[in-house]
Amino acid sequence: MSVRHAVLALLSEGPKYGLQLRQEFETRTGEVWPLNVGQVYMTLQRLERDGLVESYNAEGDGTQKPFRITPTGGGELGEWLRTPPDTASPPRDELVIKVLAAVRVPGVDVHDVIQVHRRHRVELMQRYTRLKAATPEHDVGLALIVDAELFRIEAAIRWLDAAEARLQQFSVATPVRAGSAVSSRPRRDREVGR
Amino acid sequence: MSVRHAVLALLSEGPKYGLQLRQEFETRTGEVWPLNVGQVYMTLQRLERDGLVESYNAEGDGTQKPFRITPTGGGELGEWLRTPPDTASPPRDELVIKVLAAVRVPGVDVHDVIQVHRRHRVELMQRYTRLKAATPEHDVGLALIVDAELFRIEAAIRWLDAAEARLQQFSVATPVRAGSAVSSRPRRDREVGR
DNA sequence: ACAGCCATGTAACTTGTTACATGATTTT
DNA sequence: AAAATCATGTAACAAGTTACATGGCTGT
Repeated sequence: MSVRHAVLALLSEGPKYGLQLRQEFETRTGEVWPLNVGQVYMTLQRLERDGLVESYNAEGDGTQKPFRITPTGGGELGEWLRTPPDTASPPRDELVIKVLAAVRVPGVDVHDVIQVHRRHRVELMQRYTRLKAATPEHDVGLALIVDAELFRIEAAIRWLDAAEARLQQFSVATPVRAGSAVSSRPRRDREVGR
Repeated sequence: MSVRHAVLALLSEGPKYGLQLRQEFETRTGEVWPLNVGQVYMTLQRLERDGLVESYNAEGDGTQKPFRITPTGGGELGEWLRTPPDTASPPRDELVIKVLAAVRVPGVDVHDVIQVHRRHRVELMQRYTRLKAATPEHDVGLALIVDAELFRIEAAIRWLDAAEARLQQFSVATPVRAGSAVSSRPRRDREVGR
């Protein structure tokens, strides 16, 4: 629901039309997050269907079809801004799944997999560090995005290291695990309590 | 594509049927990542359609319909494990988009928005810290997932702090920004170079 | 006239998600 | 016999993504 609300946010500053929305989005996100034009039109359709946005009769604007945000849309936007992500079930992290899978898939060395990903992240981090150095002072938007990427990548690297340590420690304790031993483990009723 | 490949990984250990796959997935991810059964069946259909998996005639298994991985599927899996995420365009981070949006949406205080999310993440972190303490030594899978969540949440908090600092610093330099000033900013041709 | 851009839009597809329907087997 | 559980499956939808089609306007 990111694009949907990003479009809504852009429209809260004033009426805009499709291509303009895409341009502004990409200008602000420094082309790190490209956005297909088609998706903007899809999003606008859905927003209009849901009454969060409306198109009005263009006066003089030849081919452009401007949209404006509705009061309902403004409400939605304000709520969305302060709504933290659904705490019940965090998104499945692909990197984590890969490592967990690598532990069990026969013929695959977890250590290898971890190191491959680690190397990649380190490279990525260097790229973004360079990009950060090249970001002009006044471009707060790009700076924030680059910061976010850097923090995320760093967290991934640290997790990979922690995972390796944990797995090494574990493999020492239990050198060889039987193939399907886990399926008999009783199903815990564990949850993230509040 | 997480579920798809997770199912493939589970099948690489040996043939399994639908419900079993769901059970094993949830057992291993400690119920932090619940998985709807229906999705398993959808995923199996799609995997079979793509030739990565096949169902074979059950001998004696009454209602169960086991699937096994094909050589093609094994290849796919091995590749996937070592494939880092698409470096060209990282996923749009919802939290980042919210903060960026909050900067410009009229009538919304960025500081407020940042603090709301910060508080939420701190709470979340406490929950997971508690969960971590309660995780038994031998459950490496759950431990890894909890670690990953903790690192991710910590990164988010640190980013929020960095964002606040950056925005404060910026707002001192340029107290009030004109509404649609940005749209006239020239489009940069910046990219994350290799 | 025609090439190229501006601008809008549609079609087809993927993954993910939920709610519901349907039998078969086991338990009470 | 009724209830619960096991097991499979379908329908409907949301969101995102890409490729393509269409039309108007501008400059050469």
